[in-house]
Amino acid sequence: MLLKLVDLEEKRRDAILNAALKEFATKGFDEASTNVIAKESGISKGLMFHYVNSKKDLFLFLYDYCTDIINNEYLELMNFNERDIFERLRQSYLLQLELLRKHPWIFEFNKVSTITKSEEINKELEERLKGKQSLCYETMFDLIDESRFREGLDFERCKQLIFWANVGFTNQILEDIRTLENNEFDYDKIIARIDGYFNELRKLFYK
Amino acid sequence: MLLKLVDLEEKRRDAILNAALKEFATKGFDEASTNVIAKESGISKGLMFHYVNSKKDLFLFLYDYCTDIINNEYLELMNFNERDIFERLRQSYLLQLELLRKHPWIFEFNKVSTITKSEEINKELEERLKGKQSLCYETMFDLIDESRFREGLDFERCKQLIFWANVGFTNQILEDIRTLENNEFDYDKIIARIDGYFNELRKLFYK
DNA sequence: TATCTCATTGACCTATTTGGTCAATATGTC
DNA sequence: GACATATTGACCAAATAGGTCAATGAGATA
Repeated sequence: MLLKLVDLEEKRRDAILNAALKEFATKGFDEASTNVIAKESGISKGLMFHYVNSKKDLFLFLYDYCTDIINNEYLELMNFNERDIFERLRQSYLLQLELLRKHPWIFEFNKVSTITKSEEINKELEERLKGKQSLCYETMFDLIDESRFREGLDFERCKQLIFWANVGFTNQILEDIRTLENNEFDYDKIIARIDGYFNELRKLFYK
Repeated sequence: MLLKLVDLEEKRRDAILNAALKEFATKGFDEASTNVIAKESGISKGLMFHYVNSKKDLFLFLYDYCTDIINNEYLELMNFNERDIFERLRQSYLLQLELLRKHPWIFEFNKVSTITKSEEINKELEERLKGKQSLCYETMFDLIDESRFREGLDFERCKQLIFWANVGFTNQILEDIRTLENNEFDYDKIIARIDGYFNELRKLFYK
């Protein structure tokens, strides 16, 4: 369970975690390099392996760590009773932003971490996938209030368009967050931008 | 100039080209593996190197090959006098589709191929970048007819939203094209889908 | 059938990188 | 000074990198 890692002082632990998150998220398990992770963490390779045992253990630890965080600090807190799609999405943004501040690669890792050359890891992941609740297009766009939309629109296409607008917007924010090295990004400014876009979307789609 | 490759029978040449395109596009020059390219091309490594000389030569050949194609069969044919943004985008789709049929990774390669660890290649690319016309957000959304848009909309935000819708839609099409192995995708069906979306966009944004 | 030609293979080369270890050192505490 | 813990980087075997080349296959010519 990587106790040595868990008991580590927060700053260094997060440095390792985020470096690993980034490396795995961008290259996948097989192509990811522990050398890169160690270097990015700012510690020697020896020390890193002292904390994480092996590449495989680190990866699986990260997997559990991320699903836990996403479950507890995001999915659990989402209120899907909100039927206004833009309110629901806004809520989602606020929660995600909070996570991204600490772990800029957490969602990317969550997407990529599925298929591996290592049979051992594939098996472990398959095991953990059972009963895992995941956030997808379907849940996000399920049971939304259609009556607010303008007449004459194709509802399915509209949902798709709103979804794409969101993907684009999310990527823009992510890029912003990742480029600034200093941890303090302007939370309020981002939210203002988010509200600006939702305002525009309302004008477009709602009566 | 890789004469041996150019003089090759089309089927095999395209197999090599597309395998290389895909590998470079997904991993970048440094991480791309010639072993993978050879295997994906369906020929032995020895034969592949007989055709392409070296990894570097192959990459630079591909770079020129792609810019030529994109220039001659896309940018040159675009009519930027068309002021209706949706007509302009539709035009762009039709031209791109034609290219994608032959080379499913050409645009991805074009995006990724910029930064490398090899100083030699960086220099060559920098050289070729001078005076290269490229398709970007600015040119695509420049000088479009604003008067057709509904009143009260924020024009800049609208352009951004239309752009994101396009990125999303393009990716969906790309995914479709890449998953079907048989070369014959249903051109008319895709165009019908494209027109459906542009129709929806018109309803949303135009008076 | 024997010979010449050229396409094609895969074993092989060296150099680098891989995940991972460990004896040696730095650092701090009593 | 002695002890304990944190930390390093040289080192390992195994794998993989880009690239070569002697040996083979197949087809045409005679």
